[in-house]
Amino acid sequence: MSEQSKKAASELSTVYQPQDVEHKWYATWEENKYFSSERNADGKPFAIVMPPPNVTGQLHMGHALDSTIQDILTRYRRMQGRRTLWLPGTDHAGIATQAKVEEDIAKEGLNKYDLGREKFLEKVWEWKEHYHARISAQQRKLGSSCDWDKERFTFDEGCSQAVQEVFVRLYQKGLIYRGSYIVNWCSKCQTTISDIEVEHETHMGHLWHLRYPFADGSGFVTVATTRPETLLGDTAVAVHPKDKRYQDVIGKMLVLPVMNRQIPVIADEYVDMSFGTGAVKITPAHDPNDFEIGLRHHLEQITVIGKDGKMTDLAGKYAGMDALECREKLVEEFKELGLLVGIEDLEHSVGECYRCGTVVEPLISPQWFVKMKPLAEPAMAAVKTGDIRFVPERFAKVYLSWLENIHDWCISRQLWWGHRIPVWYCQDCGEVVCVKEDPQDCPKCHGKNLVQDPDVLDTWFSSALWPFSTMGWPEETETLKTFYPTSVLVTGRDIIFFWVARMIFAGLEFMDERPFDEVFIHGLVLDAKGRKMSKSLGNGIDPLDIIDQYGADTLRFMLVTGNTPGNDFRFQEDRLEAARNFANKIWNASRFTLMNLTDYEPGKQPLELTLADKWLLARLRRTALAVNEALENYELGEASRNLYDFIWDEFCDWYVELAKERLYRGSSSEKYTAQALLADTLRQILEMLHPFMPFLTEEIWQHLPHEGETIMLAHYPTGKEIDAYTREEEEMLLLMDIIRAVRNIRAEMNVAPGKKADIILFADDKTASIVEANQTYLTALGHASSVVCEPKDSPIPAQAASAHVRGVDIFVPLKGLIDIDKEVARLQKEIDQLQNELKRLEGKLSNAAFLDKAPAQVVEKERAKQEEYELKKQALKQRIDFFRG
RNA sequence: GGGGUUAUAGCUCAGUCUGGUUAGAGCGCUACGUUGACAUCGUAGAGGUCACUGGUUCGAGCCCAGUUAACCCCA
Repeated sequence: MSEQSKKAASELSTVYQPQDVEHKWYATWEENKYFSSERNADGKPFAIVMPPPNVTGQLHMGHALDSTIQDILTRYRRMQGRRTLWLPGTDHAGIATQAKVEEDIAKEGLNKYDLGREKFLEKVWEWKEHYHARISAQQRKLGSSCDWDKERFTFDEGCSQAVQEVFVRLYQKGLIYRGSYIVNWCSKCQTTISDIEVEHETHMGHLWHLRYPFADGSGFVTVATTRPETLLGDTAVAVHPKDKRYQDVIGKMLVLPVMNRQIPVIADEYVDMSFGTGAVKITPAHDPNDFEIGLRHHLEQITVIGKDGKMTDLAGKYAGMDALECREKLVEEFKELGLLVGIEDLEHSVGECYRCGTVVEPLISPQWFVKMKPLAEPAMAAVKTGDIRFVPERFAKVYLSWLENIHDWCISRQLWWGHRIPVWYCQDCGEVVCVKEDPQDCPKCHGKNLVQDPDVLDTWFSSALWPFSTMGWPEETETLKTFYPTSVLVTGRDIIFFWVARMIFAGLEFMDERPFDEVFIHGLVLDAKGRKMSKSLGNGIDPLDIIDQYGADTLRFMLVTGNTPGNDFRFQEDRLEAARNFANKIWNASRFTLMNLTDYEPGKQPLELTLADKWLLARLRRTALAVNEALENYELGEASRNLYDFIWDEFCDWYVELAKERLYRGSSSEKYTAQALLADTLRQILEMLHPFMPFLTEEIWQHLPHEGETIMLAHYPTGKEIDAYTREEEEMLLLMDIIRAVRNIRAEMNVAPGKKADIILFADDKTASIVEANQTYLTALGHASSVVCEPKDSPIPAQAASAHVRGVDIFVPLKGLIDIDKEVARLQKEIDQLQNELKRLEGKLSNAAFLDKAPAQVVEKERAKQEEYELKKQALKQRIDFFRG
């Protein structure tokens, strides 16, 4: 061990201070390009593209979880020798970022029109630069080992090229078209949004029952509506074709009140006979379902509500009025006309903009769409055939059911911040020109009078290309050849439709290959009360605050421990504390180890392994096997739990204590062996834990004997190279049980911790020899002055408390300290517990069917148990008799 | 209306895929304790009809069906 390390060990603080080490190590890793995908150049490629966080603002806890998971997987694979690429990036987030900047300039009393398109976009770029810098700093704080040299932005030059290419190709294939259809309009964002950007919230509202008179004066039809203001645009009333109530009125004409327009009664299967009156007013221009019905029945589309949320000129005398105000006035008018039948309270679902919460208005307008059916088919097949695997599997169902009911995707947005639609309209001949490069003149009439479509594309259009646009597509780059398809996509369950599905069909369409082998879906981070973290609730927690307070390792460990794949989890302070305490525990076990390694040189002497050493190795082996298996299956919580238990319970609580005797009072060889085991086991612990807690593990690893320049590139322990030591593991467990029994007796009998007592064991020869060879463990951990083994039938010691473990009778003579009543009660309690268990076993073993059908192994196990408990019961009973007799 | 998730100790959660251990952890609680790494600690302990009902099985916290409750997604 170096002088420097010796000094370090004694100078280490008794409390781990993450702030001291985290910054230092990240800088070192980055400077040395350990994150680079050029590392392990001969290894099998492993790639993850990072779901690009929006440059809207800073990272939240969900990003911290997402990045932590990806970093764990990446570091694990890198340590396995794989050539890893974790490709970072950010998303321009069209609608969201534009809204933020608009909000920002509004503080100066400006709007985007004051600035103009160009100036406004400059502002957005400034915003982007600011938050991008913040986001990448946050990723570094978190420890993300992504290849920064390959970082991308959805709106950078290369990604934009890919977007143009894809648009033109889809257009030429007829999969992108422009048409006037009903779309979702957000009057606050002043743009259309796609169907999945609409969130349906349940609200209390009213159902107005209104009368529409027949044109021939023969009475009325009563319709029910939640939005009376739209009736100004009604062009029909529909009933179900099988509805007996309305058979004779189908085809008759009604007079639309107020507007005095004649509209027909039509029959359509869509109508729900049981809802309202069974007669539905049809407004093709303001309801998606009515729009469809309108198409089927060739109804006129009359737009009565405009993009500004006000009534249009077609709304007659209500023109110019706010829609909600119009509703009130209109209902009032119906009342006066005697056409209002009644008002009912109704809980109904209202579409809201997912960005700003404004109620969405369905409007007809000319927009660009992607034809989804032909793209959805292969995307479904890829998952059905197992070409792409969802983890956990249940999310495949969610994905498939969405694609089965897919509608065409409205991709045009009336925004400024985004990829401009590569379409020009010839003002001379009306030709529509769709090309990648800005056209010089019209290919048809050669006129120079071309105007580009003012709209931009939905952000998700560019996100859909992320797995290959970031790797240089449409060029056939080395990166693309090496790393596409990527290995796994890690993302939250909330964007399966928005993003995962779209990447899959885009990858299949343009790369002719799936974008990733597996999709690992994780849940959402909720607050301590189980609510989604959100700005409006103000319950969000900034990962940076947590990192400043607890350290990144602690945050990371907390985020993956005690969590099951795909499930949401609650962010709780006490879990953070538990993770911090764990980091501190490792730190102190390491301090202990380092303090005792001052004269240790690896490989200097042969080792003489004791029972405890072999037990430790057996446990290390099992832990490594379990951790590897869990990581292969994306069970990160399971992996971290295994490490936690091994490190705390077995390495710290048992092995460190077992080693002390040899370290302080052992022979040179004994001491050396204990040192070697401590050093080597701790090193492997750190290596296994490194993907979870990268900073702490690097810091300590550097002080321990090791090979290589960084733990990041050390070989991930597999456990396979360690002997199983099954027999020694069992034998050690026996000693541990005896120690626990002795401790229990001492605690129950209130023996002062400083006071030593003898231990007398009645055991068979084999057990006696194990005990005798390992006496020091019992004296040290059982606070004993001596340990004596005697044959099974020896006379029972007087004035002793006793226990029975695995066929061994344990006596702790406590002259004058024994409270007989207390001891009897203690023994009786244990007998009662055994009695219950024996009853269960007897029932089982007297069941002929069990003996007949259960595997022999299971039966044998139950028999052995019965025998052991029976013996134990007898021993305890004997003790009670002894005291009573 | 369709689909999904969850229901296990006072609290927060593992374990259920692949049925067989006296059902585990952290926090909290009780008692004792500063034994030459750690009080962000140690030792010992208390605490659970595994939501309910039925079924399958030699055997169910785990598999199947249904019920109830909470949450989520889709329409």
